[in-house]
Amino acid sequence: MPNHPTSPAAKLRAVRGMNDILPDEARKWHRVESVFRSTAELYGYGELRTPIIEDTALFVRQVGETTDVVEKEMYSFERHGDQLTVRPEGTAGAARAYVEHGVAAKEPITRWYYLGPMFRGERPAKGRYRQFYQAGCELYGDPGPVCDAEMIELAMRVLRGLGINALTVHVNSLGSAGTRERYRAALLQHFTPLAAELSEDSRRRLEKNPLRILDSKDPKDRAAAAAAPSILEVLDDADREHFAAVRAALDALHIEHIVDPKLVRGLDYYTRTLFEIKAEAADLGAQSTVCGGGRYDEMVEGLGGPKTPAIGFAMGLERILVAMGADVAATRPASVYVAAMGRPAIAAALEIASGLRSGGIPCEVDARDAKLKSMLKRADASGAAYCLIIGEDELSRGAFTVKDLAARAQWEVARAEVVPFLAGRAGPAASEAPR
RNA sequence: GUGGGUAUAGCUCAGUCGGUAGAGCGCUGGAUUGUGGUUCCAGUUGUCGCGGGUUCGAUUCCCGUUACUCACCCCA
Repeated sequence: MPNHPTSPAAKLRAVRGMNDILPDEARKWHRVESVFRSTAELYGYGELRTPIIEDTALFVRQVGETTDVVEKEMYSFERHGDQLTVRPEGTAGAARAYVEHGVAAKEPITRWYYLGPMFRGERPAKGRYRQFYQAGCELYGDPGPVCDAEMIELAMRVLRGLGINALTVHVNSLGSAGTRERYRAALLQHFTPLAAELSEDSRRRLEKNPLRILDSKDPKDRAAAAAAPSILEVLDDADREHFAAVRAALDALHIEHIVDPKLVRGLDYYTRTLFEIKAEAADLGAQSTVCGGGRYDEMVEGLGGPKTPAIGFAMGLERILVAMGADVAATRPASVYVAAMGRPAIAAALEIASGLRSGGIPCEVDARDAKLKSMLKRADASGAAYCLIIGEDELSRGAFTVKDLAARAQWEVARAEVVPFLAGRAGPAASEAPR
């Protein structure tokens, strides 16, 4: 494969970190998406669709200027004088829509879900791509703590509904804005004298986001991080009470959870409740976080809306697919394969296929005028339940051959009866054959 | 962005201690003039990722590069 863009023989391929999803694979995606949608609807959420492109300022201000996402991962560009960015995450755009449509004034509580591609220019790895898909929920207007726990339950229900059971829930509280500032100051006080012993990455974090030092994997940072003050000690009474109530609600929902005071997330907008769900699937490697979210009580106001508490999460669909494993049953509707031999038969096949489809029966026509043997082979490979054979004999008799591929049985069916005959067997009601 | 590994047929991969390549799957045809999933036979597919170097000769060794992949960073 020549990879020189200047070479005339250079093959065009998908952009680095962006993947094609072929139909067999897409069927698995449909399953994930439909479980997510129906679960979200079960909790009263409605779908929100926002543009994939937003003003760059939205992300810079909401996600945080010094976060890696904003600093080096965004696909930003200028067009007709506008500074635009292809969305790296979904929460900021949803909050923008919430404010823009004055939703706060129309209803006290709003539940939205979204599903779609996000873009971050990171170095690709397993479970991490430059175009990736997230499904998320956002809830506005309820300060919690009960809805915090319920949101985690929703996410867990989606994952379990997809057969992913080896999961751990990690929770933490970042406190409200004041708390976070106090904690930041405390961490600086703790780490600054130790700067010389820290890893290079962590010395950089000291300036940018000292909270991140806490979950560093570098052994050099471990000791210093372990000795650092815990955010839970810095929480004010209201934060502490809120967090305890979230945990109590999780207990009531029978959701086991691990309190992890070192859990911090890379986006600046979080306040109070923070959570991650990790899947234990071995193939996920370092990308085991399948769902992440938290409360962001200040974003709506920051966008010029009324002070409105909010909480949300996002799940990474690629990672969920990996966690589900290879044996995801991709179901295909039972269908009819129409094999026609000879031009007149092909014309008849076309007509009958059209009739089948009008009757809701999926079918495909093999109009290659190939040998029956070869067409039957294709019929098998296609996963069809029936093969409708039309040749000279059938045309002269006015009756077609209907073959049940699995049972190896076949019948002669009068031309006019073919659609009703198959409707009872391969129609929408009977289309659960796993293939 | 940093470090490691990999790159051979449509797919999965073997191989050449340097003499320009194979298997399985798939696909096509036949055994079966119109009956498939098993079997048997035959056929089909490659600029051995790309560029350069060493060499009489490089798919093989060396360097670079690109892509993929794993770890870090970061995050879903």
